[in-house]
Amino acid sequence: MVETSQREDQQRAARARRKELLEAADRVVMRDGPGASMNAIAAEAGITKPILYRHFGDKGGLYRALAVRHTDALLDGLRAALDSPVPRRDRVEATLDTYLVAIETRPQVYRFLMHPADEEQPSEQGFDVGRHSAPLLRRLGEELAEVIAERVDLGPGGEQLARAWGHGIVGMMHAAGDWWLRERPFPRAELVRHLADLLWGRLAAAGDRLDGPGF
Amino acid sequence: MVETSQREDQQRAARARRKELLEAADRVVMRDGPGASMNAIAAEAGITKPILYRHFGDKGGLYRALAVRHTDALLDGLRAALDSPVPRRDRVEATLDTYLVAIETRPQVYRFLMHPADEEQPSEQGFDVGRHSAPLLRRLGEELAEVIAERVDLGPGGEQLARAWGHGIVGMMHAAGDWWLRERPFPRAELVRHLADLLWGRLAAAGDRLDGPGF
DNA sequence: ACACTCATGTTACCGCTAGTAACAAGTAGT
DNA sequence: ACTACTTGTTACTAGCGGTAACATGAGTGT
Repeated sequence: MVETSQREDQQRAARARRKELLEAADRVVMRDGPGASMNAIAAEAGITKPILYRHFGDKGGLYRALAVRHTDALLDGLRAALDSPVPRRDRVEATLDTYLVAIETRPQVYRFLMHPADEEQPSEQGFDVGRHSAPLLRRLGEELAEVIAERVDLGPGGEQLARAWGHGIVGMMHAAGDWWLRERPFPRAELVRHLADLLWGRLAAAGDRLDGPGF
Repeated sequence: MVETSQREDQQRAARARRKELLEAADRVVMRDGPGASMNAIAAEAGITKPILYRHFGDKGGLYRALAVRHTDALLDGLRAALDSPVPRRDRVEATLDTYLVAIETRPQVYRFLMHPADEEQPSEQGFDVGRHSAPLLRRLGEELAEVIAERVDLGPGGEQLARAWGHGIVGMMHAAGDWWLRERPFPRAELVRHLADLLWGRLAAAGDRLDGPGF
């Protein structure tokens, strides 16, 4: 008979319970979307709300715990792609593909991680106002795609390519700007130059480090 | 005495009223953040809730109308930068700069447009769980920045440059993936190739169209 | 055997939100 | 005067996140 302290047993049990609760929450969120209520999650787990709050503090805590799980899983895959022993260009493609496969095969997880505030079911309520108010980033992407398509010669199939680039470039600007705005690590002009450099192909032009396996 | 139909007067008045309401809503949202309540907005406008609902349908409608205003303003500036008669590289930089100036000088507008669901005031409530669960995109950006910094020789100041690139590339992948996932205009492999091409400097390598002013 | 501790679970509530129904009042047209 | 319409109100609903107070049951010290 093994002597296990009561404390250890309890902590183990608590961790197991927490895992069960997270799995129930996951089921509900994947079924009902990110707007799922704490009541619904508690019901799915077969318990009531205060228990959820004891385990996770508040809704944000539960959602963070959920997000960490999925994010860790995705990051593992990406790290593997980033470390695969192939030429640099192939590695870039492998990483992009890993990400895209992930969002393609589990779009609900993707929606939860990326757009945790969206709610669906407009339930046939057509509003006249703001119908054309697609979120800013989409509009920007489409506008830029148009400009690119009309001014740059991209060869056959160039329109779709321009759209991919338009959205991609806007996303780059957005994400880099968001990071820069929070941390302000250097003046604005420097970020402008860095991003323009990136678009201008410095990634391809940069040399490998001598000590690394090469990016 | 000019004969104006009552209908026209009323519509004009309704439009003016709507504009006033939008301005009041704007003040509240810029002051209290995107989580501002309809009650607060109505109070700021000196009226009560049902009037807001008659004008905008629901909260989403009001917020869409607000977003359209700001988005249009930003888009005008960007279009001007995109059309300025300077070399292509300078135009890219001007456009990036215009966007960054906008988010730098009016971060509250930016927050409203980009993160309309965030709420602040954590009010000193420290949660143990998930403290390290920075949203997925930030984690990805930081991870990629690390990989780039450690494997690519970027010269002096390379670490900050790597971070800008890391976040930028992740944002590109995210935005392009988001668009592609909604529209599925071509197979995944094609998007992978397009994005890798973009990172590989095809934007700089592409020739100008013969009929346009050059991108 | 008994009290103590402590985690697990409940019911019943609070304050707040988005959204709505019902009603009052002013104003123009007939 | 009667109708039609807009503007405004008060008073309500249902549901949300979150919490206080209480019940219960298992292991531990005396």
